Amino acid sequence: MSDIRTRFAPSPTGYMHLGGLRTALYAYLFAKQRGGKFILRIEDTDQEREVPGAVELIYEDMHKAGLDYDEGPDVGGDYGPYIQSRRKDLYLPYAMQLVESGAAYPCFCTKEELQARRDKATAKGEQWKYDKHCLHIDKAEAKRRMESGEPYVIRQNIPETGVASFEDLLYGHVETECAILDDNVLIKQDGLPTYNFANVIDDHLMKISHVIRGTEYLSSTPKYNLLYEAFGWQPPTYMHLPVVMKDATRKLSKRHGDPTFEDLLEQGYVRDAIINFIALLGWAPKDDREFFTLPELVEVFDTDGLSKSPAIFNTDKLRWFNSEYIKKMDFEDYLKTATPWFDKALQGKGIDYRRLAELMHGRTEVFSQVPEMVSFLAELPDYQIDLYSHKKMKTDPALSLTVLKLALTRAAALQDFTEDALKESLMELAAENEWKTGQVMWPVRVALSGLPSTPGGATEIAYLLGKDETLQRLAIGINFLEQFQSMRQS
RNA sequence: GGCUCCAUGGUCAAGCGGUUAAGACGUCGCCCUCUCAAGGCGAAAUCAGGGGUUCGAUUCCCCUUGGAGCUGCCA
Repeated sequence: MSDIRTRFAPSPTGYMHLGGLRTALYAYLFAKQRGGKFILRIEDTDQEREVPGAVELIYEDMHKAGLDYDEGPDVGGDYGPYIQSRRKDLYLPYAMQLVESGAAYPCFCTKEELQARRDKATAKGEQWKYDKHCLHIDKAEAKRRMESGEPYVIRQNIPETGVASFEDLLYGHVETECAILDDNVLIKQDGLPTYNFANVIDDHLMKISHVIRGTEYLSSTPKYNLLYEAFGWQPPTYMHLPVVMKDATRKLSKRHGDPTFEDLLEQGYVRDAIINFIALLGWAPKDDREFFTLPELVEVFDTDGLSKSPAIFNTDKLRWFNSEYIKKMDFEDYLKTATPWFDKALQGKGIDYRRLAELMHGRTEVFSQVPEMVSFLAELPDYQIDLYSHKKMKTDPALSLTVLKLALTRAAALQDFTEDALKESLMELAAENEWKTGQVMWPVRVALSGLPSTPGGATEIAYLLGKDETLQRLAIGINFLEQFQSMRQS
């Protein structure tokens, strides 16, 4: 067993973001590929943002995504608890250790005072940064005030000179002047740590070897390394991942109505297609291959295929992946998955789902579009006369009327109302009158569906509709065309 | 504003000093076809701009421009 340990550390604030899912996926792949462990840790130190039920949702989404973790709140492990709020008492002693060594200090400034100073600075167009005001309080005095119960926070004491830096697996050397770094709060007034502190403590305690997370932490990571140094700990290897964008300037966010992993699943995207697509959003394999299952990704994933620039979440490509995955689905699976979607439009209509599924299998991009595609079977949509005119099929309303009348007679005469029998009969009709196949099939299909395109041709639709409904719709078509003709004459 | 990072077609991207600058999605055209898809074939479309370095820059360096992230007692 290798010592590689990666983690995914989401905050329980709602559904799984696609960007988060991708980060989790890469962290998972990285660990699994090297025989390491993948850990789930819940970062809920901000009680105000906590959304009820969100923690369970994370477990569920990870499970649905197939990203099984070796350690986590619900599966246990040797380094628990894996929920930060359950570890709350463990952070303060570490912070005090830093206070002792001078790498941190208590601060008694209130939020209001801070805000006032911040506002004043911004009003003057100045850059706000905490002025280390409380660093200069006498140590004994500070201790007395802390013990007296006066509210305080603990701040990181960042050196005023020098540089802080780290090596990123993707971005290389990143460094910042300490002089421009702010003295972050490590322990909040409520006694809970901030992310800035908790992530360092927990990653160390949980023996995380590789911290894989979004670029939003890239610029604060030098500060974290200062903390590792102050503790005398070995920092982990970092790898930051670019953001997933909605378009060139906006990142994907739930607030703007962009879909979450959960949403995509509900819309009828299949899990493997989503994972496959997400994997390729910011990473490319060495060759041209683009279909990968999760285990295959574990095999071939490599960090130098990673991209440094943000990628736009492109739904077209996802749809394509999805349709490919659907086509590859076993037919019985397809039928089973499609059935509830068929029901939405056709419940109780007595349609042969099996035959419908055969017709739809290769035409389904996303399951949510299925009801709309088949609803014409339940009810004939209103349509315009020009549907009967089709240049390529060489048809027009007049010819359509003739064809429909003859087709109705033939259909009515069929004892055995099968696709083959109907097709044979209609082809015969075309041949007898020296019409092209399309000149017969087009008007029939239009009369039966009222649509410019359908999943299946005229005879297939006729079969699904059944003899009675077929004859009825043919009659409606004839009636419609006759009315049109008499209107034109008058 | 400051700091950090990024920059190849519409999108995802390969490329890692010398290439006709891959491939995929999407778009368009043709074929196939009882419609539409699917499938087959083909096409259009990219190195942000300017300086260097070099015999030679998409590739290395700098600047500009554009974009992103951070700048919270949020993560």
